[in-house]
Order: sequence, then structure tokens, then C-alpha cells
Amino acid sequence: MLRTHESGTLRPEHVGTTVTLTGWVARRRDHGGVAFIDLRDASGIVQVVARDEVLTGSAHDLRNEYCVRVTGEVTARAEKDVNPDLPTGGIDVVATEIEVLSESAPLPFQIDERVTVGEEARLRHRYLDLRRPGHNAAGANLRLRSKVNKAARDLLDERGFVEIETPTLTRSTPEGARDFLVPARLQPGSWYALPQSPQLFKQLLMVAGLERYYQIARCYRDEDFRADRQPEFTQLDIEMSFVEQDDVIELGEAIAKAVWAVKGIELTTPFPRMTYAEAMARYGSDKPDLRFELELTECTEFFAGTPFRVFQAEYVGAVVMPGGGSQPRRQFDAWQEWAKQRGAKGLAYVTVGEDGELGGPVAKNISEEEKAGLAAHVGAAPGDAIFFAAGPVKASRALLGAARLEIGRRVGLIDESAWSFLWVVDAPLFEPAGDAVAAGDVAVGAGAWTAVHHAFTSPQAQYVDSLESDPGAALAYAYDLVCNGNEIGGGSIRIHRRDIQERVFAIMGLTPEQAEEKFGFLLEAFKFGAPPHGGIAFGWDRIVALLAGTDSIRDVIAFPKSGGGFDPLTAAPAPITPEQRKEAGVDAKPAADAPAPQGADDVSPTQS
RNA sequence: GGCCCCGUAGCGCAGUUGGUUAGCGCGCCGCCCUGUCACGGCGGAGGUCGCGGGUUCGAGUCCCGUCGGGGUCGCCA
Repeated sequence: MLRTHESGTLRPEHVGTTVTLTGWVARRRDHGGVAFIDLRDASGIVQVVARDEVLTGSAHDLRNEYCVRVTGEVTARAEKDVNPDLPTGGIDVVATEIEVLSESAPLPFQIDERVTVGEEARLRHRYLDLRRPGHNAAGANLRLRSKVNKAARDLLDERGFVEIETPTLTRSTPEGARDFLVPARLQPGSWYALPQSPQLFKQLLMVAGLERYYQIARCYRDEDFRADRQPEFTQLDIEMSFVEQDDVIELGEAIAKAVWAVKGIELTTPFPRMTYAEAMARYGSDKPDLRFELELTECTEFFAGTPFRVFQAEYVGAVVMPGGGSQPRRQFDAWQEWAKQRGAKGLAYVTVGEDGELGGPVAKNISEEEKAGLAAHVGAAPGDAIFFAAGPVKASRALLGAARLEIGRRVGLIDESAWSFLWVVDAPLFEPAGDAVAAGDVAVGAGAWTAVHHAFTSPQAQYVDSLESDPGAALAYAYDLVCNGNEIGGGSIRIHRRDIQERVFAIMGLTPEQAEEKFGFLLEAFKFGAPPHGGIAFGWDRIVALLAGTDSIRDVIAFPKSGGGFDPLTAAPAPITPEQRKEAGVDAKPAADAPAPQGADDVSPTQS
């Protein structure tokens, strides 16, 4: 080793020891004759005292972020010179020799963690960003992430799980996002897809009798990006044989417990459970944030005979904004804009005066008895505001659910120190194919159903007989783990019977030929004694971000991409040379009678 | 793909109703300083105001387009 000690570990007990340290010049305070150098390595900072006589040669003009090796003696500081803000503040290292290992050009931004630097600059020089010290710095987040990985691995190892790597160059997996494609040089015109998840492989591993699989797996999805999305992201992926839903849920809780324990947080298990239907009805979300109690109120019955045209709808619901009645008119107008931005026509509201008198434009339109009973029905108190959504159930609840969150933030109802865990269970197996797009515009032809989870999710036993007759009613053995309003994990019990799998494909409108084309290898495998199995995948970036206390998963990824999938550091993606292009077979023309390209139909890339 | 916000020195930002020489802090460069710890003092350099077009006597400022970044909806486990 080039050093005998790590800088941040030196303490008064080392006084008298001659040490050799390596690290970076974090700061230099030069008094002429004597200079104080903050030497930083991964362990922390120590102050090096350099008298004129050692600041010779290349060491003479030590600048920030020079990489140096310092030899010197640990000395105690005088009482008045002790720095209580530094773990090493009781001692100095009086240098006898300073060797410059590597000089540093002037920096694009300051390494000092107290100086704020924009994300773009930090990502462009991520290696400098990662060098920045501090508990909230990206470097600290990577160290946390490593510990989180270990906590999960330790637990899974204890329970007999096998860590198995699955291919990155593969066929499309059935998550329904756009695939990243890689040309196959040896078969021009044919392409690999990067896996959206290891879903199919982990099921094959169950058929293979591995019984308990896990992997910290990189997944790839070519969709538009958000603060919580990257084109490549990480899941803790798990699959188990001979289990039921409760077994997977128990494991999920054990993992959450182990992982949160890394930050010294003790979680109480079992976590509460809520059905999907209940979550949607009470919170307008399939991932309700239960750090605050506010709930939606169903008002369809209440307004059954209303004279107000807007409320003569399939669904009317409300959410109360505590204390919101005193908002100025322009604030309510802002709410309208807010609602319109998410595609709603508006957001009806009623204010409750301190005297109980209802105000706002809607109040004039409803009947006297509706006015009399409204506040009580929705649980509004004097001084509150009541927001309404009316129309298709799904879209209206979604709007109210979003309003609920916005109210929680604005009114300060959210306990930021809380960790609220919840399983959302009993999700529907199918949803109308047009549902997500039309957001409530229910005009879907027969058979146009799509899997809520994915195509291999098992229906609950009691719905197996009625799959075809009433697909919309079938519930799945599917479960999502929600933490503070984030979906941090989700999974299901899979279909292991070939006949049921084929029926599910049929309901989704997949012909046997199409199923064969896309998943033939899986269906084939299921012929040979497939065990009942199920699993779960955790959104690892999001979980680490939660533990790190940051809103952006970019903060917990070593080299994240910015919007548009661009890597500010390497400037990827980049053009390729004509030679590469030729060799890769990118431009190969498929034969006219070629089989349907893999990834056809519902996973086919739609060009913008 | 829609909508909103941002783009001014290496970094973080200010820049008034359009007005004359575009500022501030940090950093950087030079000199000074023997107990500082985000040391201090003196001096200095550094700007296609993202890019292109337009309006105007005059544009960092207003308009149109475009590129980049962020957010959000669509989309997406």
C-alpha cells in the first residue's frame, strides 16, 4: 500500500505515530511560512501542517484536488486549535514529505459539498461529483446502495436462494414497453432485444428446479424518461417455486425489513394489506400514500337526483381540502388549471364558510337538501373546501387521487418522517385494452383485454371458470408493495398450467400462433412438469433513493442518463461509422415472406 | 407527442417599463501573510447573454423558430 493509515481514521491516540497518507487536497490555507492542507480520502479529512521547508519542488504549488502522498507525524493540537466539527479535529499531521502523485487541472466545479452545483455539470463530470464528500452526496449514496445490496443478498442467501445471472441479449420480454434492440451481426436482419426484466428466464429457472432464484438485475425499457425512470434500471428480481401469495409477501416484508435496517429503521411486519378496489375507491390510486389519512368520498348516490347537470354522471366523488375554504378565487382558478393539465375538464369545488354556509359556483347549482347534507356527507368542517370530480369512474378517481396528494403537500398533511408500507392485493387480471389510453372512455370491443400485470399472472382460483364469460371481474394473485405512495415492488403467482395460459392468451387476443411466436420456448418448457411458482421484483433504484432521502433515482446511480436517454459523460448514444453500420447488418432488408418480427403487435415500437 | 419552467464568466445566480461600459458570490491567476480550518489582505484575468431569424434608432430583456436541461400529462412495472 502507498499509505499506512486512512486520513479520516486518525485520532488523538495516534499522536506520536509517523503516518503516510494518500488523498486529495481538499483545501489549502496558506499563511506563508506555514500552510494547512485538508487532505481528503474516502475515509474523511485530516489537516496536514506543511511548513515552508516541505513545500518544495512540485509540492510548492499544491492546488485543490492534487492527488498527493503525505508522510508526517501525528501531533496533538493545542486546546484552542481543536476543531470540534471534524472527527480528526483533535490532531494534525505535521508533514515531513509531500509527494505529488497527480496534478489537477482547474476544476469545472468545486468539490466542496456546501457549494451547490447543477445536475448537468455534475453528471458531465460525474467522477468529480462522486468525489464530493458529505452524507447526501452521490458518492455516499453509492456506498449506501452497496450496503443495501448486501443486506438483501445476505437475507436471500440465508433462505437458500440462488443468485443467477440471466442473458442481456435475448428476445423481447412481455412487460409491454418498447424494447431496446441490438442488431445481430451473424444474422443480418435479426435483432436481439435487451430484457425489460428477467421475467421469462426466472420462470424457466423454476421449471429447471432451482426453486429459489434471485438476481440484482439490470432491466431496459425504451420509454420516455422521468425523474423516477431511466432507460436502464435495476430490479431485485425473485422467483420461488411451490409458494402461495402469502409466502412471497412474507419474503417481501423480510427483505424490506432487512434493507431498511441498513439505515437503522425498524419496520413492523406484517404490513397492512388493501385490495386494489379499495385503494382505488378510497384513495384514487393503486399506490396510495398513507402517510396522511385524507380519503375520497363517494357521492354518486348522494347526488343521484341532483339538478346539477355536471353531477348527473356515472360517478361523483369528492375530496376535502382542510382549511381550503379561505383560498382566494385565483387560487381556485389555479386548481382548475391544475386539473386541466391532467386532462380533466375542471375541478368543481364548494367552500364551507366558517358559519357552515356553502360557497363557490357549484353551490348555487345543487338542491337545498344537497347543500344541507353535503358537508356532513364528505366530512368537511367549516373553513374547508370540497373538490369534486364527476364522470367515468376511473378517470374521476384518478383526478381526485391526484388532488388528494396535492392537498396533502400543500396543506402539509404528510408526515415526512414516516415510513408507510402497504400491500395492494387482488388486482384485476385484465383491463379493457383501451382503458389506459382513453382514461374512462369505455368503448371496447369484445376480447380486447390486456393484462394488468403481465400475461403470466395467475387468476385467483375462484375466477378460473368464469375467465371468458367475465374477464373484467377476474382478480389475480398479484401484489404490489407500496411505500409512501411509491410502488417499490410488485409480483404475482404465475400460471403454471398450459391450458390456463392458453385461455389467458386467447382472452388477450393472442392467437396460438402469435403466442407460439413470442413465448413458444416458455410454453414448451411448461409441458415438462412446471411447478407452481411466483415471485416479486423490487424497484431497486427507487428503494435506495427512498433510503437516501432523495427524490431522484439519478442520485443513487453511478452514471445516470439525463432526459432523452443521453449520457452527459460519454455523450452516448453516438453515431456509428459506415463500417460499423455495414457490419452490424442494421440495414438488412427482411425477406418478403419473413415471419412476423419478434415483438410484433402489442410490443411493437410505435414511432413518434 | 402535449403543456409549464429554465438557459447570462469555470460554478451558483442578479440584471428594473427595451437604453449607453452586463453585475454579484465562489472558483481561477499573481503578490503578501507562521495557527488557520468555507483563513485573511491587495491586485488581475475571464462573457458568441444556448443557437438562428424578426420587431426597434437601440434587444440579455419583446416576438417566432430551433437546440439543450428540468418538471408534468400521455406512455411505461
